[in-house]
Amino acid sequence: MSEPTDARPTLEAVAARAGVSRATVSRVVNGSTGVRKSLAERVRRAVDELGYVPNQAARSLVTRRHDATAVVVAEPETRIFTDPFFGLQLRGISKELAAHDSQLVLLLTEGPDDYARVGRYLAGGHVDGALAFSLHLDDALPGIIRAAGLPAVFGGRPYWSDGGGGIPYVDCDNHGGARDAVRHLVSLGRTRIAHITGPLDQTSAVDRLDGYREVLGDPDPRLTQECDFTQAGGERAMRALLERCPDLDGVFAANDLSAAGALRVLRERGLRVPEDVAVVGFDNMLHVAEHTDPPLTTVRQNIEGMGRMMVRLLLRGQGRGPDTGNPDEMPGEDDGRVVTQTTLVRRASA
Amino acid sequence: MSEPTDARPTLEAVAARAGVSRATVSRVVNGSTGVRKSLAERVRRAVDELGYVPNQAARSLVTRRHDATAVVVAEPETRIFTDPFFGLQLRGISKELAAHDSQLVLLLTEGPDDYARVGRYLAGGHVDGALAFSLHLDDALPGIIRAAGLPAVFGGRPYWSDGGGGIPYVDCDNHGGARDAVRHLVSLGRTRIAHITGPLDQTSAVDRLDGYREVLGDPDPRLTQECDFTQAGGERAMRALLERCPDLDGVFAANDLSAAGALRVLRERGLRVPEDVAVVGFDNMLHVAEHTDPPLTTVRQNIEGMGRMMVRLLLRGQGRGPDTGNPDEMPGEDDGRVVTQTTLVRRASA
DNA sequence: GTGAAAGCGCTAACAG
DNA sequence: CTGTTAGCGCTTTCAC
Repeated sequence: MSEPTDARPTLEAVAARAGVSRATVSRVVNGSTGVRKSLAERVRRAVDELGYVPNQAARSLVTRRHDATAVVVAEPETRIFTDPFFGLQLRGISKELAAHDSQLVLLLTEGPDDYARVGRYLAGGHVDGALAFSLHLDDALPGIIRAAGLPAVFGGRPYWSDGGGGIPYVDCDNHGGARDAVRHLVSLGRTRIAHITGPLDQTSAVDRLDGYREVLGDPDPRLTQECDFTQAGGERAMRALLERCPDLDGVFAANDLSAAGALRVLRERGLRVPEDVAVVGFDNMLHVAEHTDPPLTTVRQNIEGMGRMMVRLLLRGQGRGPDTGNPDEMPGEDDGRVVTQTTLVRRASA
Repeated sequence: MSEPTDARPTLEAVAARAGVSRATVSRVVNGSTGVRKSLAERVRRAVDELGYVPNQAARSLVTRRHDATAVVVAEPETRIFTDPFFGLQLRGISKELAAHDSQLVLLLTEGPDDYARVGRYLAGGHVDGALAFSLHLDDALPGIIRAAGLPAVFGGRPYWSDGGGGIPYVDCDNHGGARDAVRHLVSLGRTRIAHITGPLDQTSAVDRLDGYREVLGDPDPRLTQECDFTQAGGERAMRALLERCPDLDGVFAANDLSAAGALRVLRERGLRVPEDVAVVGFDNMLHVAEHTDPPLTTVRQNIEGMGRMMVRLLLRGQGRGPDTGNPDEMPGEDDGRVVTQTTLVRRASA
């Protein structure tokens, strides 16, 4: 409690107090071996007494490390905090970063204007790497990140990754999950199965649509309605579908939020779920799927786990592999692309 | 596209290319006046050609500025991304920071373990100031922030602020809003009005409870049920209240989420809203209040605006007042404490 | 093992 | 107006 007025103590001050050189203090602070025990102890005490905390700017200047990782969200902020998906993924990321002592720096963008600022930040040497989510077609972000010269990992397969240059990403098996969902509806004897899609400028939505089509062969196009992953959108889509195809008896919605919207409209119209119309969602967002009426059958993906994997992939790219002696590979991995499994979770809606 | 392999160009390189000194380049880059136009132009061209971006670590080392602001959220991450309240506030913060070219650095904490890391980060000289939310009684965060020697602003009145040392904060008029809500129920002729509270270790919840009590004088204590601001909690609370007081005819819930839970239980029990039981919430979370059945009468607060004010207050504390020539004061302000107005929004539930 | 010295890339006096 | 100079606080060879 006897800190000098305001100025933070420097290495110099600690060194003076401990009666050693700056170099020695630095060694102790950075956990280097090869310092006599007694000295190390003296230094540590001085550090405590002075309340010394290393100045990161000075440290980064020489080490070129920042112990911080940027997470760039190229999504209107409203959606980030409205769709629990982001929260869960971010949570996984946050935990894994914490475990590696890297600070999470969340960069919110709400439009191209913000990209310049983000670009400056990324290129300005604040972070060791970047994670980015839910990119849309033609998104400028990958270019910006590349220009910043940072290692990066994407959440969700980017559009160009097939052609493009080996950008690592983590995604779930959207195609397979959708297939399972639709097959389940088929196994229930449904024959007029509609699909409420996500925004088709994202690969996750496209892949789910593909899975739907694969099972059904060449479904009536009027049974497919594009939507935007929101509940309100799901309501609109369901209304449109019922208008066009009053005889439908099954719905596969591309995420739980839009499925919840669909359920709502179905009930509003007096249609029973699952008797009249069976509904399956995607994501297994617990707060949604368990509380809809009836509870939602859906496809689970390990969202938090995907977040963690993004971090591991990124750190590996920085040469900071897992601390454990594990083999340097993760399940579902293929050359920097990690695709995780999905499983169908049966509840009452189908 | 002709960047040297990997190493980022430095001021030195730009200076060499432009045939001037580092100082001059620095002046141009930092928008200083007093550089001959022709030279400035040469420098700018060199900057572009080399793709130069200033190294922030080096800059911070001397300026002691970081152009970044930490937002510390001392709340289980799940709630941040589940309760739209945070999202909105963060959005206001994000926009206002962007307008002042300060980067938002979001620090998530999920327990005391994380506090040490956050403390190190804050004290490590990464940010110019800190914003913190929804502190609970005896939270260690304020101490940590103070120890880091950073200017800070809190969202929501902290517990100790009355006694404590002039910590600026932004809050809405919880007491007045609650009063209006309950008065409205009274004006509807309700006589057995229950209250579902928030977590009583937060001042917002306490103030709303006080407002409720003020209007009702000395209400039957069995009509008050403590809750946690979640929908599931609201359901539980409503069940408990109905158990104890089947004759209740009005409910004031401390936030919209718990009101939504209450509505759900009411409907489940076959009670009509508002005929049998009138319900009022708090927050005016549009995604909730407009979509409940029936739509929720509630108390609006300008959440996004509060976020913005937190930033303004903080920047002012850093001597970076508003760029405009406005008088340096904001509405509802009293010595660093800003309390914003609330208004009742009538919908169908009461 | 420990200390002395040389920068990391930038800004901010201070001269000119 | 522009260049020279001196550090910001830290890590890191390199001698001792």
